[in-house]
Amino acid sequence: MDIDKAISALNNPVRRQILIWLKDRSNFPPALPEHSEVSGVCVAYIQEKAELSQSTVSTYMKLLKDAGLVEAERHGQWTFYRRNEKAIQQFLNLVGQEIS
Amino acid sequence: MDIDKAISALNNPVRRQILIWLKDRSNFPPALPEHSEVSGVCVAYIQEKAELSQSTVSTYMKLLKDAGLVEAERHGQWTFYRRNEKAIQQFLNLVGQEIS
DNA sequence: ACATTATATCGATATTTCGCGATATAGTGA
DNA sequence: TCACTATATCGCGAAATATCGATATAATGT
Repeated sequence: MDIDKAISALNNPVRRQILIWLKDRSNFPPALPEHSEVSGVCVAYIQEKAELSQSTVSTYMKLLKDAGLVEAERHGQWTFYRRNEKAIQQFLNLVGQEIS
Repeated sequence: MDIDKAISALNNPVRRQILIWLKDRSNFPPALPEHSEVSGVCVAYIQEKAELSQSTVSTYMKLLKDAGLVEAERHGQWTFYRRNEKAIQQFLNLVGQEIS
């Protein structure tokens, strides 16, 4: 866990909002039947909520992934992103230890 | 508490380090006798530890203060900065609520 | 009033980040 | 192979941030 990367990734309100949205799958349109067993949300759905360009959202998700805060799973053409709850907790613990 | 300002202020390793140093007054040279009753550390001492220019450190402290994470108290020519423990806790709670 | 000290602010330049459109990559299916 | 879809990456200009030296402000002491 690189605390610098994580804080940078969180230093943007839309990226934080994406993390919040990802807490609840029902914030997004229903998954296609063939993806019903996959956990996570595809980039296009996140883009639709964020109202930013595809390239920007893809870059955002890479930042969050490189910070460890989300995990990515590729299924065919789709990449599904989901929260990495352990890493998120670890981050909060680290920041708390550091600055408390 | 503006969470955006606070995260921005913390999005820099030296500013975080300053917050850590401020936990313990003994990280800095002893206070002058006439300041023995004042809590907080003057800019010059912080600058010495941070090894950055006076203007940079002054700007850093303003960022931390505007984020609410530290408090400033002017005594004569000196400005003494100290951690705002309540605000720091509030920040951690807010971030935790938001992203947990 | 003047010199000195501590801090804050200004102005400049350098670096980083933002967000986009265009393009590349990769998978799907006719 | 060819079109189509989903995502990733590239290259750009704009905006924000970093850091400095110079200067302004304010307090102190002679």
